[in-house]
Amino acid sequence: MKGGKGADGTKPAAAPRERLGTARPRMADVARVAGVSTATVSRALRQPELVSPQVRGKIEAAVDHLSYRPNLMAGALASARSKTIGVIIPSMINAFFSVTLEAIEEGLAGAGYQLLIGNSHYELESEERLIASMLAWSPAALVITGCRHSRGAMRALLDTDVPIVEMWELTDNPIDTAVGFSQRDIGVAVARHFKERGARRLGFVGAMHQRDYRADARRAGFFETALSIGYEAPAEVQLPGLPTSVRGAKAFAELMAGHPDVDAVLCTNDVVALGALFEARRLGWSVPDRLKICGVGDVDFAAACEPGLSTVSLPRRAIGLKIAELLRERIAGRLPTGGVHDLGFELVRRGST
Amino acid sequence: MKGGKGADGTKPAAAPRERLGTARPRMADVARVAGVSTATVSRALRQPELVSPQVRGKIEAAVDHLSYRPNLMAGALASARSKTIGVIIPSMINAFFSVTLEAIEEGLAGAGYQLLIGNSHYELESEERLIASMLAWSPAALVITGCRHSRGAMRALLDTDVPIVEMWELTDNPIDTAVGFSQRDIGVAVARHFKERGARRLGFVGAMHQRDYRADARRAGFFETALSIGYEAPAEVQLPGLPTSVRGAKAFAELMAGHPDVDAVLCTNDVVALGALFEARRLGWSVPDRLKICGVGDVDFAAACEPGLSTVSLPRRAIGLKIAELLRERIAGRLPTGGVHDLGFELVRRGST
DNA sequence: AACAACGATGATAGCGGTTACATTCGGTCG
DNA sequence: CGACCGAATGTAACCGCTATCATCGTTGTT
Repeated sequence: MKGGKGADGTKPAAAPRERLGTARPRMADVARVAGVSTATVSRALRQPELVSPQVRGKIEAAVDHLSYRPNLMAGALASARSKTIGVIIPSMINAFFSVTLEAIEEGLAGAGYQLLIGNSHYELESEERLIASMLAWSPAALVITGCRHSRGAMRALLDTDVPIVEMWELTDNPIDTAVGFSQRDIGVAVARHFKERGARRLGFVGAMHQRDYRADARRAGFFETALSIGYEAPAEVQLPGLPTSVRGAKAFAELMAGHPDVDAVLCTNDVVALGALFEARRLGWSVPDRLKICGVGDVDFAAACEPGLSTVSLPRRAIGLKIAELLRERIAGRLPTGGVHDLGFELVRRGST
Repeated sequence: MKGGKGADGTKPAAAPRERLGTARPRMADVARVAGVSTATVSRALRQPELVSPQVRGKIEAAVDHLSYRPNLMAGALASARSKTIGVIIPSMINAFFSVTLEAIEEGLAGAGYQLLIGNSHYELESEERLIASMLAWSPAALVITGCRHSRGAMRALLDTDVPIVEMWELTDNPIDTAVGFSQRDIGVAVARHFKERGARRLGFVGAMHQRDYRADARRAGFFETALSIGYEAPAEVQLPGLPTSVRGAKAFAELMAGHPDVDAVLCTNDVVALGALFEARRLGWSVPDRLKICGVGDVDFAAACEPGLSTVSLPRRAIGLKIAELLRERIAGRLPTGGVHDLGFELVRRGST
């Protein structure tokens, strides 16, 4: 069933409204109107306490009479600093990063910062390009996802004075500041949890196809721990594309068809786990009695499922808020040096395990 | 169960790596090394065909010897145009806008554009502030969500030469260019669909709390059409907060408790619908026989549900790609004028209706 | 051979602010 | 009462790059 006007119902008839086109006023205009020099206007705008109240009044009047807006680019160029923060994430669709992004924005927007956002598509080369072009804007700080970078990216990052924050991961050797949690330990925690819940044979539905090495770290933690606590190597199926529910369902079906003895499955994230949960119902595996399912992420619907989806809650929002806090401190001149901030994670048990 | 290092395991011991701090080379340095003037370097970088091959070679050598990166801010200031595109969305968490954002990025990143992203939190005043500060960067274009703006925002938008794109909605009177679909018609289409499927009494789970007037438009279309095709006014429950699955489940339960005769429910989006679907199962309403449920958005898991969730597929990605295309044309000088682009939507029937 | 046309390059004035330094001026102090 | 001081403001040199226009060989034309 089709709605709307169709694939592309351009309506050329609709004449766009008339645009004005008045030249934007410059600081010199404000200065002229207020009868002072541009230096004074500049001061009145950035350090009002240096300007006498009367003059400041005249300038303010001129500013809103002309509805003057400073050209941030000129200001940034002249002062060699801008109120821009570059953020590079591996995917804009992934709800995890979106939440972090929103938190960064919330924590910094009040201070007048703008976010310059780049999408690396999980590619290191792409990240390198983004880093280069973001640094070319001399941002107040640069936030990047992960602690693994290409050689060129490393060079650029070490060579700049811009504060760098690496997020969503930890390292002993941060470029500057790192805010995240241990991906590997998630796998460890889930393997142990399955043991506690009495599972006999573990399974894993992953998405190696992506260059998402963070997911690999989780998998590695899961496998190593499984072996070390007496399991045989978990049965495993990799998704053939992006981790969606539909593909998760399929991969899960495949896993169980090949290894019917599996009774506890870790899915690489909640979206995939949701697909598995539905598929389990469809195929008649009872959850959690015959089969336990665990996701990663604790997205909204995990709590609404029937049964509720056990999952690992990640500090998505906390990461963003922490970064904002650190950056505010940092830019204000306090806290000159970086560090590693482990925000932890939490395994949330619900009905599915 | 708690993992990771806890709430804030800062590890101050980890000494950040040594930063270099070499002053970034300027174009003048490149010129000196290559033995030419800055003008020639500038040309070699932006219009290589104007420079002789030998000189170009020397300049390229100098560029990567010094690993020179042009200062985009200076360039943008001098040329009065920047390779930046401002995008304002009402929420970063909402997967709909993220997909559009990613599509815009994909369509434009190749051409060297950066996205400056702002979050209006569904607030018109916030949008106005964002518009002002984005225009202060003289972006190559500004993309905003919706066609409704505050007076101040309107003034700013009409007063600038920056191309403006309004998205996710249509209007007869665009500021410049609009790319979207009719929100109202979605409500119309779903009401008709319920009629076709033989529903007797309609219901609606919405989220009026948000300043999301687009959702209101859908609701209005649904209610008006319901009445006009012979239904009584749909029973309705509003979510008490952000539209999540958990709240969707609760609101749905409330709706059915108050109006047990309802046999077809439109949920304001798929996340809410998913909650309703689970709750229906929990409460023992059989879907779709006794009760039909329809969402909006066609997010990934809608197809993976059991039964599959009927929903309205929105051109989330198409909007972004279309915008990128229009902007490329526009900036290249072709296509001087805007217009309204209706990308339509599609009602996808699955098992839940 | 003289001259026009052209391609390649250099000199330089901005772009719209910021900021170090100079200037002005009323008040304070020895 | 003159030197000195600090607050308030002006002057002007940038920030790093772009773009206009002038300059200077070369090649082509008649």
